[in-house]
Amino acid sequence: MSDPLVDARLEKVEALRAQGIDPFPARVPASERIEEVLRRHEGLAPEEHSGARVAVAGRLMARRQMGRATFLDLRDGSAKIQVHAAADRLGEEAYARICDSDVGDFLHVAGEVFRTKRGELTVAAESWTFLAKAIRPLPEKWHGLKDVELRYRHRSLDLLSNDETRQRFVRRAKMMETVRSELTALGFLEVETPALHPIPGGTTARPFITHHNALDLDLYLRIALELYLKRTLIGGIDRVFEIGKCFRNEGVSTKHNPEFTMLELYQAYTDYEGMMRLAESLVGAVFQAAVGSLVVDYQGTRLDFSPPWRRVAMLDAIAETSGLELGTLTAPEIVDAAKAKGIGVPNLSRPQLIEHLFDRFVEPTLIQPTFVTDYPVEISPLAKRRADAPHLAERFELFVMNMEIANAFSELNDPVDQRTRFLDQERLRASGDEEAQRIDEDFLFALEHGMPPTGGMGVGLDRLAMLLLNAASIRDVILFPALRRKDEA
RNA sequence: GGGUCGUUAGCUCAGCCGGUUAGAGCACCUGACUUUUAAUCAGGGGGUCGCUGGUUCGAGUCCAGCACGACCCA
Repeated sequence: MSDPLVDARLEKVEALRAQGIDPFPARVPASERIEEVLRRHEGLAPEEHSGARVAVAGRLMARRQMGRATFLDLRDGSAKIQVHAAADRLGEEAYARICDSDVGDFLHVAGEVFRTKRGELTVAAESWTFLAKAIRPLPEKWHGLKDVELRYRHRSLDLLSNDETRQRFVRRAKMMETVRSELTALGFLEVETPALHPIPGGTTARPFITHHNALDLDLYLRIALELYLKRTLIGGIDRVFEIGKCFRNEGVSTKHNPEFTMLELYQAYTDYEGMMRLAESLVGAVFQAAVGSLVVDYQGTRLDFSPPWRRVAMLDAIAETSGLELGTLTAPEIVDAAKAKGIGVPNLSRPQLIEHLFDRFVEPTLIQPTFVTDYPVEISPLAKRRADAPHLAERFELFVMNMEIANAFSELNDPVDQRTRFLDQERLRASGDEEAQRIDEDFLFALEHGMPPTGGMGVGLDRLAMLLLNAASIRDVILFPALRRKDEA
Protein backbone atom coordinates (compact mmCIF):
# COMPACT_ATOMS: atom_id res chain seq x y z
CA MET A 1 0.00 0.00 0.00
CA SER A 2 1.67 3.19 -1.10
CA ASP A 3 1.39 6.39 0.89
CA PRO A 4 1.26 9.54 -1.28
CA LEU A 5 3.06 11.55 1.43
CA VAL A 6 5.92 9.05 1.45
CA ASP A 7 5.98 8.86 -2.33
CA ALA A 8 6.34 12.63 -2.58
CA ARG A 9 9.29 12.56 -0.20
CA LEU A 10 10.95 9.68 -2.04
CA GLU A 11 10.64 11.68 -5.27
CA LYS A 12 12.44 14.57 -3.55
CA VAL A 13 15.21 12.19 -2.46
CA GLU A 14 15.65 11.02 -6.06
CA ALA A 15 15.56 14.60 -7.37
CA LEU A 16 18.33 15.58 -4.93
CA ARG A 17 20.47 12.64 -6.04
CA ALA A 18 19.90 13.64 -9.68
CA GLN A 19 21.33 17.08 -8.82
CA GLY A 20 24.38 15.42 -7.28
CA ILE A 21 23.27 16.11 -3.69
CA ASP A 22 23.50 13.24 -1.21
CA PRO A 23 20.40 13.33 1.03
CA PHE A 24 22.18 11.03 3.53
CA PRO A 25 25.81 12.16 3.49
CA ALA A 26 28.39 10.22 5.47
CA ARG A 27 30.55 13.25 6.32
CA VAL A 28 29.15 15.88 8.65
CA PRO A 29 30.51 19.43 8.79
CA ALA A 30 31.54 20.57 12.27
CA SER A 31 28.81 22.06 14.46
CA GLU A 32 28.12 23.18 17.99
CA ARG A 33 25.45 22.11 20.44
CA ILE A 34 22.53 24.51 20.15
CA GLU A 35 22.32 24.92 23.92
CA GLU A 36 25.89 26.22 23.87
CA VAL A 37 25.13 28.77 21.13
CA LEU A 38 22.10 30.03 23.08
CA ARG A 39 24.07 30.27 26.29
CA ARG A 40 26.95 32.19 24.70
CA HIS A 41 24.62 34.79 23.19
CA GLU A 42 22.32 35.25 26.17
CA GLY A 43 23.33 38.92 26.43
CA LEU A 44 22.55 39.82 22.83
CA ALA A 45 19.90 42.58 22.65
CA PRO A 46 16.91 42.49 20.26
CA GLU A 47 17.88 43.49 16.70
CA GLU A 48 21.57 43.26 17.68
CA HIS A 49 23.92 41.27 15.44
CA SER A 50 26.72 39.35 17.15
CA GLY A 51 29.22 39.39 14.31
CA ALA A 52 29.96 35.78 15.32
CA ARG A 53 29.53 32.98 12.84
CA VAL A 54 28.24 29.65 14.20
CA ALA A 55 27.38 26.26 12.77
CA VAL A 56 24.50 24.17 14.15
CA ALA A 57 23.00 20.81 13.22
CA GLY A 58 19.58 19.47 14.04
CA ARG A 59 16.14 18.39 12.98
CA LEU A 60 13.87 20.82 11.20
CA MET A 61 10.83 21.08 13.49
CA ALA A 62 8.86 23.95 11.94
CA ARG A 63 9.01 26.40 9.06
CA ARG A 64 7.40 29.80 8.51
CA GLN A 65 7.81 30.82 4.93
CA MET A 66 7.28 34.36 3.61
CA GLY A 67 8.24 34.49 0.00
CA ARG A 68 11.88 35.52 -0.28
CA ALA A 69 12.62 34.72 3.39
CA THR A 70 11.84 31.78 5.65
CA PHE A 71 12.14 31.11 9.38
CA LEU A 72 13.01 27.56 10.41
CA ASP A 73 13.20 25.94 13.84
CA LEU A 74 16.12 23.57 14.24
CA ARG A 75 16.34 21.24 17.22
CA ASP A 76 19.14 19.01 18.45
CA GLY A 77 19.26 16.94 21.62
CA SER A 78 20.05 19.98 23.73
CA ALA A 79 17.78 22.82 22.58
CA LYS A 80 16.01 24.57 19.72
CA ILE A 81 17.18 27.56 17.70
CA GLN A 82 15.58 29.65 14.97
CA VAL A 83 17.19 29.97 11.56
CA HIS A 84 16.51 32.85 9.16
CA ALA A 85 16.97 31.91 5.51
CA ALA A 86 16.78 34.77 3.01
CA ALA A 87 17.14 34.49 -0.77
CA ASP A 88 19.50 37.45 -1.08
CA ARG A 89 21.85 36.16 1.62
CA LEU A 90 21.83 32.46 0.65
CA GLY A 91 21.65 32.88 -3.11
CA GLU A 92 18.77 31.78 -5.32
CA GLU A 93 19.75 28.14 -5.64
CA ALA A 94 20.46 27.42 -1.96
CA TYR A 95 17.32 29.32 -0.96
CA ALA A 96 15.14 27.38 -3.39
CA ARG A 97 16.58 24.15 -2.03
CA ILE A 98 15.98 25.03 1.62
CA CYS A 99 12.38 25.91 0.70
CA ASP A 100 12.11 22.38 -0.63
CA SER A 101 13.34 20.79 2.63
CA ASP A 102 10.73 19.17 4.84
CA VAL A 103 9.84 19.32 8.51
CA GLY A 104 11.60 16.27 9.95
CA ASP A 105 14.77 16.63 7.86
CA PHE A 106 18.17 17.04 9.51
CA LEU A 107 20.05 20.15 8.38
CA HIS A 108 23.41 21.76 8.97
CA VAL A 109 23.27 25.56 8.98
CA ALA A 110 26.09 28.10 9.27
CA GLY A 111 25.73 31.85 9.65
CA GLU A 112 25.81 34.88 11.89
CA VAL A 113 23.90 34.94 15.19
CA PHE A 114 21.47 37.82 15.74
CA ARG A 115 18.41 38.48 17.83
CA THR A 116 15.10 39.41 16.15
CA LYS A 117 13.11 42.42 17.27
CA ARG A 118 10.75 40.00 19.02
CA GLY A 119 13.76 38.74 21.01
CA GLU A 120 14.40 35.32 19.48
CA LEU A 121 18.02 34.27 18.99
CA THR A 122 18.42 33.39 15.32
CA VAL A 123 21.07 32.14 12.92
CA ALA A 124 21.13 34.15 9.68
CA ALA A 125 21.93 31.29 7.30
CA GLU A 126 24.84 31.90 4.97
CA SER A 127 25.15 28.26 3.92
CA TRP A 128 23.41 25.00 4.68
CA THR A 129 23.37 21.31 3.72
CA PHE A 130 21.15 18.28 4.16
CA LEU A 131 22.34 15.86 6.83
CA ALA A 132 19.44 13.42 6.43
CA LYS A 133 16.01 13.41 4.80
CA ALA A 134 12.85 12.21 6.54
CA ILE A 135 10.43 10.43 4.25
CA ARG A 136 7.44 10.44 6.59
CA PRO A 137 5.72 13.47 8.12
CA LEU A 138 6.11 14.05 11.87
CA PRO A 139 3.12 13.91 14.22
CA GLU A 140 1.01 17.03 14.61
CA LYS A 141 3.21 19.91 15.77
CA TRP A 142 0.83 21.43 18.29
CA HIS A 143 -0.95 18.49 19.90
CA GLY A 144 1.91 16.02 19.48
CA LEU A 145 1.17 12.31 19.59
CA LYS A 146 -1.83 11.77 21.87
CA ASP A 147 -3.01 8.25 21.10
CA VAL A 148 -1.71 6.15 24.00
CA GLU A 149 -1.29 3.06 21.88
CA LEU A 150 0.73 4.91 19.24
CA ARG A 151 2.85 6.49 21.96
CA TYR A 152 3.83 3.06 23.31
CA ARG A 153 4.20 1.41 19.93
CA HIS A 154 6.12 4.28 18.31
CA ARG A 155 8.05 5.72 21.23
CA SER A 156 10.48 7.47 18.86
CA LEU A 157 7.61 9.72 17.78
CA ASP A 158 6.36 10.14 21.34
CA LEU A 159 9.83 11.31 22.42
CA LEU A 160 10.11 13.56 19.40
CA SER A 161 6.77 15.29 19.70
CA ASN A 162 5.95 15.20 23.43
CA ASP A 163 8.26 17.19 25.63
CA GLU A 164 6.89 15.64 28.85
CA THR A 165 7.81 12.19 27.60
CA ARG A 166 11.37 13.24 26.90
CA GLN A 167 11.60 14.97 30.28
CA ARG A 168 10.27 11.89 32.05
CA PHE A 169 13.06 9.71 30.71
CA VAL A 170 15.66 12.35 31.46
CA ARG A 171 14.45 12.36 35.06
CA ARG A 172 14.44 8.58 35.18
CA ALA A 173 18.10 8.65 34.10
CA LYS A 174 18.81 11.14 36.89
CA MET A 175 17.19 8.75 39.36
CA MET A 176 19.52 5.96 38.23
CA GLU A 177 22.46 8.33 38.54
CA THR A 178 21.47 9.23 42.10
CA VAL A 179 21.04 5.59 43.13
CA ARG A 180 24.50 4.78 41.78
CA SER A 181 26.22 7.78 43.31
CA GLU A 182 24.57 7.28 46.73
CA LEU A 183 25.55 3.62 46.89
CA THR A 184 29.03 4.23 45.53
CA ALA A 185 29.58 6.93 48.15
CA LEU A 186 28.72 4.31 50.81
CA GLY A 187 31.42 2.00 49.46
CA PHE A 188 29.16 -0.31 47.44
CA LEU A 189 30.70 -1.88 44.33
CA GLU A 190 28.55 -2.17 41.22
CA VAL A 191 28.85 -5.55 39.53
CA GLU A 192 27.22 -7.49 36.73
CA THR A 193 26.06 -11.08 37.11
CA PRO A 194 24.61 -13.50 34.55
CA ALA A 195 21.17 -12.94 33.08
CA LEU A 196 21.05 -16.57 31.88
CA HIS A 197 20.60 -18.90 34.84
CA PRO A 198 20.79 -22.69 34.82
CA ILE A 199 18.38 -22.65 37.80
CA PRO A 200 15.96 -19.74 38.22
CA GLY A 201 16.39 -18.65 41.83
CA GLY A 202 16.27 -15.86 44.36
CA THR A 203 12.50 -15.56 44.44
CA THR A 204 9.34 -17.28 43.30
CA ALA A 205 8.12 -16.44 39.82
CA ARG A 206 7.43 -18.13 36.52
CA PRO A 207 10.59 -17.80 34.39
CA PHE A 208 11.21 -17.45 30.68
CA ILE A 209 13.07 -20.44 29.36
CA THR A 210 15.59 -20.54 26.55
CA HIS A 211 18.17 -22.95 25.19
CA HIS A 212 21.89 -22.73 24.57
CA ASN A 213 22.60 -24.75 21.44
CA ALA A 214 26.36 -25.28 21.70
CA LEU A 215 26.15 -26.37 25.34
CA ASP A 216 22.81 -28.13 24.72
CA LEU A 217 21.62 -26.55 27.95
CA ASP A 218 18.27 -25.14 28.99
CA LEU A 219 18.70 -21.74 30.57
CA TYR A 220 16.33 -19.36 32.27
CA LEU A 221 16.23 -15.58 32.08
CA ARG A 222 16.88 -14.43 35.63
CA ILE A 223 13.93 -13.69 37.90
CA ALA A 224 16.16 -12.11 40.56
CA LEU A 225 19.81 -11.21 41.09
CA GLU A 226 20.08 -12.58 44.62
CA LEU A 227 22.02 -15.84 44.47
CA TYR A 228 24.88 -14.56 42.30
CA LEU A 229 25.30 -11.38 44.33
CA LYS A 230 25.55 -13.50 47.47
CA ARG A 231 28.37 -15.44 45.81
CA THR A 232 30.28 -12.15 45.44
CA LEU A 233 29.69 -11.51 49.17
CA ILE A 234 31.12 -14.90 50.00
CA GLY A 235 34.07 -13.86 47.84
CA GLY A 236 34.69 -10.82 50.02
CA ILE A 237 32.94 -8.05 48.09
CA ASP A 238 30.98 -7.14 51.18
CA ARG A 239 29.15 -4.09 49.87
CA VAL A 240 27.80 -4.90 46.45
CA PHE A 241 24.96 -3.92 44.17
CA GLU A 242 23.64 -4.60 40.71
CA ILE A 243 21.08 -2.77 38.62
CA GLY A 244 19.70 -5.04 35.96
CA LYS A 245 16.78 -6.44 34.08
CA CYS A 246 14.83 -9.31 35.59
CA PHE A 247 12.28 -11.28 33.63
CA ARG A 248 9.05 -12.82 34.86
CA ASN A 249 6.76 -14.73 32.56
CA GLU A 250 3.57 -13.34 34.05
CA GLY A 251 0.77 -10.96 33.15
CA VAL A 252 1.17 -7.35 32.12
CA SER A 253 -0.64 -4.56 33.93
CA THR A 254 -0.14 -0.96 34.93
CA LYS A 255 2.25 -2.28 37.60
CA HIS A 256 3.88 -5.21 35.77
CA ASN A 257 6.09 -5.46 32.72
CA PRO A 258 7.57 -8.87 31.85
CA GLU A 259 11.05 -7.37 31.98
CA PHE A 260 11.76 -4.81 34.64
CA THR A 261 14.71 -3.11 36.26
CA MET A 262 15.76 -4.31 39.65
CA LEU A 263 18.26 -2.93 42.10
CA GLU A 264 19.66 -5.48 44.51
CA LEU A 265 22.19 -4.54 47.14
CA TYR A 266 23.95 -6.48 49.87
CA GLN A 267 25.76 -5.02 52.83
CA ALA A 268 27.74 -7.25 55.18
CA TYR A 269 27.76 -6.73 58.94
CA THR A 270 24.24 -5.39 59.14
CA ASP A 271 20.71 -6.81 59.02
CA TYR A 272 17.20 -5.99 57.83
CA GLU A 273 16.96 -3.14 60.33
CA GLY A 274 19.99 -1.63 58.60
CA MET A 275 18.21 -2.14 55.27
CA MET A 276 15.22 -0.16 56.56
CA ARG A 277 17.47 2.78 57.36
CA LEU A 278 19.20 2.44 53.98
CA ALA A 279 15.83 2.29 52.18
CA GLU A 280 14.76 5.49 53.92
CA SER A 281 17.98 7.32 53.08
CA LEU A 282 18.33 6.01 49.51
CA VAL A 283 14.72 6.69 48.50
CA GLY A 284 14.93 10.02 50.31
CA ALA A 285 18.04 10.98 48.34
CA VAL A 286 16.33 10.05 45.10
CA PHE A 287 13.30 12.23 45.88
CA GLN A 288 15.46 15.11 47.06
CA ALA A 289 17.53 14.97 43.88
CA ALA A 290 14.61 14.63 41.48
CA VAL A 291 11.78 16.53 43.16
CA GLY A 292 13.59 18.52 45.83
CA SER A 293 11.17 17.33 48.48
CA LEU A 294 10.21 14.27 50.52
CA VAL A 295 6.55 15.17 50.17
CA VAL A 296 5.16 14.61 46.69
CA ASP A 297 1.88 14.41 44.87
CA TYR A 298 1.23 11.07 43.23
CA GLN A 299 -1.88 11.02 41.05
CA GLY A 300 -3.72 13.26 43.48
CA THR A 301 -2.45 11.55 46.64
CA ARG A 302 0.04 13.24 48.94
CA LEU A 303 2.92 10.89 49.72
CA ASP A 304 5.28 11.68 52.58
CA PHE A 305 8.68 9.98 52.47
CA SER A 306 10.02 11.68 55.60
CA PRO A 307 11.70 9.08 57.82
CA PRO A 308 11.07 7.06 59.85
CA TRP A 309 8.47 5.16 57.88
CA ARG A 310 5.69 3.20 59.53
CA ARG A 311 6.48 -0.37 60.51
CA VAL A 312 3.83 -3.01 60.98
CA ALA A 313 3.98 -6.77 61.51
CA MET A 314 2.11 -8.77 58.92
CA LEU A 315 -0.30 -10.47 61.33
CA ASP A 316 -1.03 -7.18 63.13
CA ALA A 317 -1.83 -5.56 59.80
CA ILE A 318 -4.18 -8.43 58.90
CA ALA A 319 -5.89 -8.15 62.30
CA GLU A 320 -6.31 -4.37 61.91
CA THR A 321 -7.79 -4.55 58.44
CA SER A 322 -9.78 -7.80 58.46
CA GLY A 323 -10.52 -8.29 62.15
CA LEU A 324 -8.98 -11.76 61.93
CA GLU A 325 -6.62 -12.54 64.81
CA LEU A 326 -4.52 -15.35 63.33
CA GLY A 327 -2.12 -15.81 66.26
CA THR A 328 -0.91 -19.40 66.05
CA LEU A 329 -4.05 -20.73 64.35
CA THR A 330 -3.54 -23.63 61.95
CA ALA A 331 -4.72 -23.47 58.35
CA PRO A 332 -8.11 -25.17 58.94
CA GLU A 333 -8.65 -22.96 62.01
CA ILE A 334 -7.95 -19.85 59.92
CA VAL A 335 -10.48 -20.99 57.30
CA ASP A 336 -13.07 -21.50 60.08
CA ALA A 337 -12.30 -18.16 61.74
CA ALA A 338 -12.63 -16.41 58.38
CA LYS A 339 -15.91 -18.19 57.67
CA ALA A 340 -17.23 -17.10 61.08
CA LYS A 341 -16.58 -13.50 59.97
CA GLY A 342 -18.27 -14.11 56.63
CA ILE A 343 -14.95 -14.11 54.74
CA GLY A 344 -14.61 -16.84 52.15
CA VAL A 345 -11.03 -18.05 51.66
CA PRO A 346 -9.56 -20.79 49.47
CA ASN A 347 -8.14 -23.96 50.95
CA LEU A 348 -4.44 -23.15 51.30
CA SER A 349 -1.54 -23.77 53.64
CA ARG A 350 -1.13 -21.45 56.62
CA PRO A 351 1.59 -19.27 55.04
CA GLN A 352 -0.37 -19.08 51.78
CA LEU A 353 -3.50 -18.10 53.70
CA ILE A 354 -1.57 -15.35 55.44
CA GLU A 355 -0.33 -14.08 52.07
CA HIS A 356 -3.84 -14.30 50.64
CA LEU A 357 -5.37 -12.32 53.51
CA PHE A 358 -2.54 -9.81 53.33
CA ASP A 359 -3.03 -9.20 49.62
CA ARG A 360 -6.78 -8.94 50.05
CA PHE A 361 -7.10 -6.81 53.16
CA VAL A 362 -3.81 -5.10 53.91
CA GLU A 363 -2.21 -4.22 50.58
CA PRO A 364 -5.12 -1.99 49.43
CA THR A 365 -4.68 0.10 52.60
CA LEU A 366 -0.93 0.69 52.26
CA ILE A 367 -0.60 4.18 50.80
CA GLN A 368 2.15 5.98 52.74
CA PRO A 369 5.56 4.25 52.82
CA THR A 370 5.23 1.25 55.13
CA PHE A 371 7.60 -1.52 56.12
CA VAL A 372 5.67 -4.75 56.57
CA THR A 373 7.66 -7.15 58.76
CA ASP A 374 7.48 -10.64 60.27
CA TYR A 375 6.80 -12.74 57.20
CA PRO A 376 6.22 -16.46 57.68
CA VAL A 377 9.53 -18.25 57.29
CA GLU A 378 7.99 -20.73 54.82
CA ILE A 379 7.50 -18.01 52.21
CA SER A 380 10.93 -16.48 52.92
CA PRO A 381 13.36 -19.32 52.18
CA LEU A 382 16.41 -17.06 51.82
CA ALA A 383 15.88 -15.00 55.00
CA LYS A 384 17.16 -15.57 58.50
CA ARG A 385 14.76 -16.71 61.21
CA ARG A 386 13.99 -14.40 64.08
CA ALA A 387 15.93 -15.71 67.07
CA ASP A 388 12.94 -15.13 69.35
CA ALA A 389 10.35 -16.46 66.90
CA PRO A 390 11.85 -19.06 64.54
CA HIS A 391 8.67 -19.39 62.48
CA LEU A 392 9.07 -15.74 61.40
CA ALA A 393 11.67 -14.34 59.02
CA GLU A 394 13.79 -11.23 59.51
CA ARG A 395 12.25 -9.72 56.41
CA PHE A 396 10.35 -6.66 55.31
CA GLU A 397 8.62 -5.48 52.22
CA LEU A 398 8.23 -1.80 51.53
CA PHE A 399 4.82 -0.76 50.24
CA VAL A 400 3.86 2.61 48.82
CA MET A 401 0.61 3.41 47.04
CA ASN A 402 -0.48 -0.27 47.29
CA MET A 403 2.64 -1.32 45.40
CA GLU A 404 5.48 -3.50 46.60
CA ILE A 405 8.56 -1.36 46.08
CA ALA A 406 11.26 -3.25 47.98
CA ASN A 407 11.90 -6.59 49.64
CA ALA A 408 14.69 -7.12 52.17
CA PHE A 409 16.08 -9.71 54.53
CA SER A 410 18.66 -10.41 57.11
CA GLU A 411 20.22 -12.86 54.67
CA LEU A 412 20.26 -16.49 55.67
CA ASN A 413 23.91 -17.45 56.02
CA ASP A 414 23.53 -20.78 57.86
CA PRO A 415 24.21 -23.28 55.06
CA VAL A 416 22.56 -26.15 56.94
CA ASP A 417 19.35 -24.21 57.49
CA GLN A 418 19.54 -22.96 53.87
CA ARG A 419 19.66 -26.56 52.64
CA THR A 420 16.66 -27.41 54.84
CA ARG A 421 14.73 -24.47 53.38
CA PHE A 422 15.57 -25.52 49.83
CA LEU A 423 14.46 -29.06 50.60
CA ASP A 424 11.18 -27.74 52.01
CA GLN A 425 10.73 -25.83 48.76
CA GLU A 426 11.51 -28.95 46.74
CA ARG A 427 8.83 -30.80 48.71
CA LEU A 428 6.29 -28.09 47.89
CA ARG A 429 7.33 -28.34 44.28
CA ALA A 430 6.87 -32.10 44.28
CA SER A 431 3.39 -31.63 45.70
CA GLY A 432 2.44 -29.37 42.79
CA ASP A 433 3.54 -25.85 43.75
CA GLU A 434 5.14 -24.76 40.48
CA GLU A 435 6.35 -21.53 42.00
CA ALA A 436 8.40 -23.15 44.76
CA GLN A 437 12.12 -22.51 44.60
CA ARG A 438 14.66 -25.10 43.50
CA ILE A 439 17.69 -26.39 45.29
CA ASP A 440 20.84 -24.73 43.98
CA GLU A 441 23.78 -26.93 44.93
CA ASP A 442 26.35 -24.60 43.41
CA PHE A 443 25.06 -21.77 45.61
CA LEU A 444 25.01 -24.02 48.67
CA PHE A 445 28.61 -25.09 47.94
CA ALA A 446 29.64 -21.42 47.98
CA LEU A 447 27.57 -20.70 51.08
CA GLU A 448 29.17 -23.61 52.96
CA HIS A 449 32.47 -21.70 52.79
CA GLY A 450 30.97 -18.96 54.94
CA MET A 451 29.00 -15.78 54.26
CA PRO A 452 29.17 -12.82 56.63
CA PRO A 453 25.99 -11.67 58.36
CA THR A 454 24.38 -9.47 55.73
CA GLY A 455 21.43 -7.24 55.08
CA GLY A 456 20.13 -7.41 51.51
CA MET A 457 17.44 -5.55 49.62
CA GLY A 458 15.82 -5.60 46.21
CA VAL A 459 14.11 -2.50 44.85
CA GLY A 460 11.79 -2.33 41.84
CA LEU A 461 13.22 0.73 40.13
CA ASP A 462 10.43 1.05 37.57
CA ARG A 463 7.86 1.33 40.33
CA LEU A 464 10.04 3.78 42.23
CA ALA A 465 10.25 5.79 39.01
CA MET A 466 6.44 5.76 38.77
CA LEU A 467 6.19 7.37 42.20
CA LEU A 468 8.95 9.82 41.40
CA LEU A 469 7.59 10.86 38.01
CA ASN A 470 3.92 10.75 39.00
CA ALA A 471 3.25 8.12 36.34
CA ALA A 472 -0.01 6.15 36.54
CA SER A 473 1.32 3.22 34.53
CA ILE A 474 4.64 1.38 34.52
CA ARG A 475 4.51 1.74 30.71
CA ASP A 476 5.03 5.46 31.14
CA VAL A 477 8.43 4.93 32.76
CA ILE A 478 9.65 2.13 30.48
CA LEU A 479 10.78 3.33 27.06
CA PHE A 480 9.59 0.32 25.14
CA PRO A 481 6.96 -1.53 27.17
CA ALA A 482 5.80 -5.01 26.22
CA LEU A 483 2.72 -4.93 24.01
CA ARG A 484 0.72 -7.48 22.17
CA ARG A 485 1.75 -7.93 18.58
CA LYS A 486 -0.39 -6.03 16.14
CA ASP A 487 -0.33 -7.15 12.52
CA GLU A 488 -0.11 -4.23 10.16
CA ALA A 489 -2.06 -5.06 7.03
C1' G B 1 -10.59 -14.49 32.65
C1' G B 2 -14.94 -10.65 33.53
C1' G B 3 -16.87 -5.56 32.99
C1' U B 4 -16.77 -0.48 30.96
C1' C B 5 -14.95 2.71 27.23
C1' G B 6 -12.33 3.54 22.70
C1' U B 7 -10.48 2.62 17.28
C1' U B 8 -12.95 8.04 11.34
C1' A B 9 -7.00 11.26 6.45
C1' G B 10 0.21 10.85 8.21
C1' C B 11 -1.25 13.52 13.21
C1' U B 12 -5.26 16.00 16.51
C1' C B 13 -10.42 15.65 16.37
C1' A B 14 -16.04 16.58 14.74
C1' G B 15 -19.78 13.54 12.58
C1' C B 16 -27.01 14.65 16.23
C1' C B 17 -32.70 10.07 15.82
C1' G B 18 -29.80 5.23 10.34
C1' G B 19 -30.80 9.18 4.93
C1' U B 20 -27.27 13.32 -0.81
C1' U B 21 -20.70 12.85 -2.76
C1' A B 22 -17.85 11.53 5.39
C1' G B 23 -15.94 17.14 7.53
C1' A B 24 -12.30 20.61 10.18
C1' G B 25 -7.29 22.04 11.92
C1' C B 26 -2.12 20.66 11.43
C1' A B 27 0.98 18.31 7.76
C1' C B 28 1.35 17.94 2.14
C1' C B 29 0.92 20.38 -3.11
C1' U B 30 0.11 25.32 -6.06
C1' G B 31 0.10 30.70 -5.74
C1' A B 32 0.97 35.64 -2.81
C1' C B 33 4.14 37.60 0.92
C1' U B 34 11.86 39.59 3.35
C1' U B 35 11.30 39.88 11.23
C1' U B 36 7.91 35.16 11.53
C1' U B 37 7.42 32.02 15.83
C1' A B 38 0.59 27.35 16.41
C1' A B 39 2.84 33.19 10.72
C1' U B 40 -1.15 34.92 7.44
C1' C B 41 -4.26 34.84 2.86
C1' A B 42 -6.31 32.16 -1.68
C1' G B 43 -6.82 27.45 -4.07
C1' G B 44 -5.95 21.94 -4.37
C1' G B 45 -4.99 16.67 -3.41
C1' G B 46 -5.51 13.00 0.39
C1' G B 47 -10.51 8.08 3.51
C1' U B 48 -11.11 -0.18 3.03
C1' C B 49 -14.78 5.10 8.97
C1' G B 50 -9.95 -1.31 13.08
C1' C B 51 -11.56 -6.36 10.73
C1' U B 52 -15.58 -9.99 9.54
C1' G B 53 -20.53 -10.97 9.31
C1' G B 54 -25.71 -9.48 10.19
C1' U B 55 -30.30 -6.20 10.33
C1' U B 56 -32.21 -2.53 6.73
C1' C B 57 -34.66 0.23 0.67
C1' G B 58 -30.23 2.54 2.85
C1' A B 59 -24.93 1.51 8.04
C1' G B 60 -19.20 5.68 10.01
C1' U B 61 -23.95 5.50 12.87
C1' C B 62 -27.84 -0.34 14.99
C1' C B 63 -26.57 -5.84 16.35
C1' A B 64 -22.94 -10.06 16.86
C1' G B 65 -18.07 -11.95 16.69
C1' C B 66 -12.87 -10.90 16.37
C1' A B 67 -8.21 -7.76 16.80
C1' C B 68 -5.65 -3.95 19.34
C1' G B 69 -5.62 -0.41 23.31
C1' A B 70 -7.17 2.29 27.99
C1' C B 71 -9.39 1.88 32.77
C1' C B 72 -11.63 -1.12 36.66
C1' C B 73 -12.28 -6.03 38.82
C1' A B 74 -10.39 -11.27 39.59
